[in-house]
Amino acid sequence: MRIAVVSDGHGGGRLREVGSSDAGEGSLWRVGHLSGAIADYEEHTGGTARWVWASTEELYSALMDHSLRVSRCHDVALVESLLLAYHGRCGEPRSLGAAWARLHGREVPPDPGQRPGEGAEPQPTLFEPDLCTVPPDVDRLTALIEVHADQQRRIAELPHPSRFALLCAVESAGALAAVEMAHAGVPWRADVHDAILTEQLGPRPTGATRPPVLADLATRISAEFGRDVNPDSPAQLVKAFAAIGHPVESTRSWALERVDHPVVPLLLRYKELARLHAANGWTWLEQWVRHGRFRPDYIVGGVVSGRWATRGGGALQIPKVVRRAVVADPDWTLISADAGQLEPRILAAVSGDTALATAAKADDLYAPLADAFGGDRDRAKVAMISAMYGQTGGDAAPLLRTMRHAYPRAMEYVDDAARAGEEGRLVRSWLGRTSPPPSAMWRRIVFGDDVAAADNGRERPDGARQARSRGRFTRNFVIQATAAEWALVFMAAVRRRLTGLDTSHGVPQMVFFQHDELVLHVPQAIADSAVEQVREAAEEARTLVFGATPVRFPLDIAVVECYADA
DNA sequence: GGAATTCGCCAC
DNA sequence: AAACGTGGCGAATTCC
Repeated sequence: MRIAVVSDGHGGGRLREVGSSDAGEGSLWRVGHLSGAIADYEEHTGGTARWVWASTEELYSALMDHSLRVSRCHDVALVESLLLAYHGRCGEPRSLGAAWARLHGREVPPDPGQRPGEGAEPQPTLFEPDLCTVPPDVDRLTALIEVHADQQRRIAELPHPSRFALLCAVESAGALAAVEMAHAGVPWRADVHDAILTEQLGPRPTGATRPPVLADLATRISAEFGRDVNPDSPAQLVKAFAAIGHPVESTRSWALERVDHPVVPLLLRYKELARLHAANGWTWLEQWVRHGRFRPDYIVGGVVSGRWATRGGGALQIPKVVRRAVVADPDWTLISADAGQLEPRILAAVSGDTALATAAKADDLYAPLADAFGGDRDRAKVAMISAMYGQTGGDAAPLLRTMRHAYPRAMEYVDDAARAGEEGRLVRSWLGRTSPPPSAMWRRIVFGDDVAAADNGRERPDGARQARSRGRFTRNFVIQATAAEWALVFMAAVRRRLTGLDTSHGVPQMVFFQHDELVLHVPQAIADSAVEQVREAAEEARTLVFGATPVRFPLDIAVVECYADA
């Protein structure tokens, strides 16, 4: 059962059943309290309804404030984005209004928040922006139902409609989870975080001065150089190193490590601490942690590969040192579930390479792989990563030859993807997420004649180099994007299974999602059953995505009080 | 003086 | 040991 829903912006809204087997549409309901109506219906149907709406981020966030939870949805904007990308139109406007305009041959409005383009008037600030961009003379519910029907039709026409439908379902489920996780927040002990900062940097300075430890290091660094140097400035550092007779090509840590001079350890320490202070220092703490929770703002499908991005807060780059501040509430526990060696396992599954699939039955995939590399597990790992990322330099070449010999079909799979990229073609994940096409500039550089290529840019762009670079991108895309969708299916399965758990000690929640890792915050009393559900969810994801593959996707699961111990 | 770019490090 | 994919983000620097 699918029900299209639009909000009236004042807590109420309109709903209509769509696509029921009776043919034709159900009756229209007009409700004063949308969240109440949806909650009633969820309960009445046992969570089998799928809510069709313009944008989960917009509508579900508002509904979450009334502590509503829905099981399933169809996010028109996210699905539109997937469909556009499938047909090589990645990045075109995807809002309900844009999809409706395309359907009716009208002028397509840009997505809200997107740059309106040069010369356009800045957005008036007197009114709330119309996030769905349906023209005022068009009924939004009607537009929603039309676009949804059109999307269903477009999905049905694809070569693998059920795979793509699964992708749409889990992308939408991800959107629900992202809103719920932002609502729940990661349990965060500001006092512990502050203690870490004080321990590392010294007492918090007042005003904009450097913390004591950084200030001291900066002074000693300048003393070593024999002149005033701002260690935050790469340009000043390069000059300073040249002046003391140790020229460096850059000030990256690995380049400095090769310089034998007493200033180097000071500088490396400074860089490490300065990073902590700038990225996850007291300013971050004040800005992002409230009432014991860190609430990241996820962007579902924000990365071309289908991984999530975040808006501010750097939730996907929380450094190891500050994870000590992530602590479960009293009588609660954190469950971290990490899909180990996910990408090589994905390669084994999608390529159908029987030798690699056999290796992927092991808990440590690289252990059986090592046999092909004279028992050297490290070399096997480098070889696999080189195959998936397209590394050719260093000592990758002989390793890749061995890979081609031992796992020909797997190598063929990534090599095909790389060739497609080099030729400017699109590549797709297992469920149908599609790479963006190469830019017009890329086409000019790679396919255009030399005069045109030499035309733009002071340095002559090298067509072959650009082509190889895109080949590396598409080579990796087919793996990373499929890994991302396995993780989404897994997350959607966990999310659904959590609702079946005992809530008498409190409601278990997903609180963090990072590419191939999921963190739950659950009452200690139900930790064991939660772990069991997580394991079954991974098994469910494997079957849903790949059917009867022999490849295993083992989880590293840690039940911990503190995230740093995971 | 604000916007865009560069550099460098963090995560996976 | 270092050039191999996806990103976010902050400070310095450069552009306009």
